[in-house]
Amino acid sequence: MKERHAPVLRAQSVYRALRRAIIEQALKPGMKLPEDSIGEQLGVSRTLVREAFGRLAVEGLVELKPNRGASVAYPTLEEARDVFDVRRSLERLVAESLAGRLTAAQAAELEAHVRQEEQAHGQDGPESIRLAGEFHIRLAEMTGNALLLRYVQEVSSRCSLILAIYGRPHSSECAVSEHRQLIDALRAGDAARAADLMDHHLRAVVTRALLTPRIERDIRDVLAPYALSEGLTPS
Amino acid sequence: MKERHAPVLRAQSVYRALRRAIIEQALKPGMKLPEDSIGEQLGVSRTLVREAFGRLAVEGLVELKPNRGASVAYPTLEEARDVFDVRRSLERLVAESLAGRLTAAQAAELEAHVRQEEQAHGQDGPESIRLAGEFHIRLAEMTGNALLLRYVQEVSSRCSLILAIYGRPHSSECAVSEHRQLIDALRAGDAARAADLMDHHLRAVVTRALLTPRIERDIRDVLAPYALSEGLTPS
DNA sequence: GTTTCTCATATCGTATGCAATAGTGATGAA
DNA sequence: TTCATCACTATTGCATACGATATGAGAAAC
Repeated sequence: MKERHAPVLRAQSVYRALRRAIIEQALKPGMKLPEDSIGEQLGVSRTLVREAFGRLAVEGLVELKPNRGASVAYPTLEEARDVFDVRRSLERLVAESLAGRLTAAQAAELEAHVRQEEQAHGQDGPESIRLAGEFHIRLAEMTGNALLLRYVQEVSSRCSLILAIYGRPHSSECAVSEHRQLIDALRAGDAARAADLMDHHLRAVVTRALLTPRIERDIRDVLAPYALSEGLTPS
Repeated sequence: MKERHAPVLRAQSVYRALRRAIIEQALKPGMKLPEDSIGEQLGVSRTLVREAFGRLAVEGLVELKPNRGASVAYPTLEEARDVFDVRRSLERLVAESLAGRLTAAQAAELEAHVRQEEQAHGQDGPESIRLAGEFHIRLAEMTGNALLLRYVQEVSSRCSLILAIYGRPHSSECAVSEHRQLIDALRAGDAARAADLMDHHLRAVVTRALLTPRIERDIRDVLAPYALSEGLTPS
């Protein structure tokens, strides 16, 4: 029997590369994404880059304007609120699904994760942010619900973008203690309490982190208030 | 000022055409989707068909196997359960968001919609099914939450697929009376009751409609149990 | 007669090419 | 000087082309 290496389609690789680059803010919100320079950079043709753009657009990480190309999405504050609303709803479901159903191994893994978070808590590096996000992803994985996982991953990605734009510079978004409490509720099998903890936790993330715009996306948006104050009327 | 026809990108058109064809079951679950013949049929090149496939795959309407092409998704019963779980969670959010916030015009529109459903209730045509699905979409639209709308549309599409496979032939999936009750709760501003009504309504849809597989997708799946019962081991 | 090998065909994965569209700067008229 | 017009360029939208992979048929071997 021959070893069956999954072909690892390069289109997939391009997609993942861009996704990571956006989430890690190597590509900043609003940044233009020309097909050929990106293809050149990644060593593939525009075809594959376009394919990746399509998927990323569906997921709300890039914006795709006809004949004007792609750019890293720049969610408005309103969209941000929408995303967080949906996220709370989805993660409530995660909590309810998991309450009383965690295996010992799963509980142990989560606790190990939280300990990691505690360790990384001092340094406010990207490590801390990544870990906090991963905790939620791991929870979603444990539900065994593939669709729920996909949606949680999607809203998490978008939250990364949102926090990049509107978040406080150095707020570690997830309080480790809240994660710990959540695990306790899940072990205890208290679905209602787990769901509420998750809900409050995510609300807390918003109030802790969400603030004011910090990156300029488009000259127009930046200048609009100045124009107004001078009585100029942008077309 | 020149008349500015939106370019109506043809990729978009291909996507929508395929999507509708799948949802309306012109393309049945499990059916193979060769790029060439479909492109030919729609009058576009494979490039655009592939682009559409990518999006549809993300949304779970088609399955994409490397080097083996695309086929209309054939969700398992387990996936079906997952989809409905997520759907209930999302539509609870819809109900909560809308409770006490419906404008008079919106309420009137919903009621008009329900009246249409009542009229179509007699004939068990696709009209009745379409209307029932549309009710939920309209509700999601009214929340003003674009992400929530997208997700509800997505789970609705997948539910169409699922019901095509596992649904009873002539169960009108949504009881009109349940829609009416829901509207009442929304008008009354009773968020908790609205959410619970929605939840029960969707649970009822599942129990009313969900049944046993009716379409065979792959010889393998059909034969697997026979093989097992004979002690054969499919590779 | 069955099994395996080989080759032909169909289809996919990706790159490239061409036409079309917006942005940009230059030129000219008021 | 200011505004409108017009090429020019950059970049996209889409089609086509070519190599790669899988599937099926027929031949060869057992």
